Amino acid sequence: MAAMTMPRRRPGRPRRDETRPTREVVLTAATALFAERGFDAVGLREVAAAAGVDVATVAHHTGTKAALYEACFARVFAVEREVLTAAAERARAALDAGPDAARRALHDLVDVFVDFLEDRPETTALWLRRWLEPQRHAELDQRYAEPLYRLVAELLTAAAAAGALAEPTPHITVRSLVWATHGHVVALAAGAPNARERREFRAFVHRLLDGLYGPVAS
Amino acid sequence: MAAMTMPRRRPGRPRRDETRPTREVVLTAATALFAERGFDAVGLREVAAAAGVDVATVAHHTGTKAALYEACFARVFAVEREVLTAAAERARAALDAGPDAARRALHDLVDVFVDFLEDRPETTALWLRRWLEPQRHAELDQRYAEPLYRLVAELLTAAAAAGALAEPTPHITVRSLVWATHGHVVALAAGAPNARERREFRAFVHRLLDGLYGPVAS
DNA sequence: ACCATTATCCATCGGACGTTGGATTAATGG
DNA sequence: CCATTAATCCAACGTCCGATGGATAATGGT
Repeated sequence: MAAMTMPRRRPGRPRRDETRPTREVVLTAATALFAERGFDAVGLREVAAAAGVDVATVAHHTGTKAALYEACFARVFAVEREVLTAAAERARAALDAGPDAARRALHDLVDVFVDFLEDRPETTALWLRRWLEPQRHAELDQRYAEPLYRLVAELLTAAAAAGALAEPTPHITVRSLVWATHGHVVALAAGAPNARERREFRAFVHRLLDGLYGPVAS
Repeated sequence: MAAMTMPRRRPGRPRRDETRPTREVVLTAATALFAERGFDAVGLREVAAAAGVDVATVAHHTGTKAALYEACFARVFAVEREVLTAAAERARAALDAGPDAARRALHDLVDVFVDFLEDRPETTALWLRRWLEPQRHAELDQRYAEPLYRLVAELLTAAAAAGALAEPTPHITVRSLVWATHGHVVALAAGAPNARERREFRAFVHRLLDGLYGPVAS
């Protein structure tokens, strides 16, 4: 377990506006490990070794193991929210420009989502593992996933009202699409030939949308 | 942790043809726990308590914890293989009856798969957790999942040769469909309103197949 | 210069884990 | 009726885990 090459924080009183680099190193290492092997299979000493610090330092920065886990979610969610809300706002703005433009905007939103997950397999693994633990850490769903789900749900409702959707209850199909995308990313991370798989999955998603919402003029 | 109500095996030399009821009780309890919380989060003492036996009895019947894990897969796979191979053989037999009958048979195969997973959420959870551990217990994939994948892949190749498929490379879409189905089952197990979700997902699958392989005359 | 504050590591605690040796019980085969 | 054999449990071992108390070092504020 090679220590991560990073400017190690030395002991001493920190500057007030410091961004706590050690905490960042710890969170980066912990996110990678939690995504790779899950909550239970990762030990705090392992995280500490990957970050190049002592286990007590991990505790000092993030508290309990559960708090460390949540901090990892909070960090990846910050990026996720930014990317998806921007795309959703773009799509909402396109709703007034007619059904065709609205459908095209929905296509773009899905593409942004697939791009995001393909570029960050860790995020996918993190969420999938979380969803397989319905009981434990369920508050993470409410805090981080639900707002985005609500955002997309409201967007689709508005799109249906604007006549851009043929599907009356898109909720279930959207969730299925999310799962299919996560599965696609997991398969990519498992070592599939990337270029071909990526192209084919993109075609799959587009054909799926065409079938559900009607074809989009390209 | 209430002990499972079952005819407890008493000590003593067993009859030769006995089906080892204690082993069945242990495997049932272990399968439920592994499906619910995963390999690492389940302790052998927990399995033993759920089965109403001592931890040493668990070891006596299944050996190490990894062997117990594999035994759970072997048991659920026995049912899975039987159901899916039967449906696949039916579909293969329909290939000679023309493209329409072949497509209808593929619809039936997918329905059988969705039915199977909806009736056995444990199987879904077991496999999803396994797929999220690419490194550990990878031999379970080769031993139990790969044969079924190969079966379906050969069936689809034959269907494409028979002109029943419009999709030239159905491999990726089938895997996406598998993931979407597993996600659907996970959502059901998490407490969604069952009847409506089941109906809508079935409609989603059928529309997806229609879009990929051309509509099937019903 | 001095003190308060923060970061870091060392050592250790209690507990849970998987595994194993051995004693006990009871059904079978001769 | 007895020796054999399987099934079960008890107790324990060594290891790893998450968490914590305390010592030390270094910085910022005064």
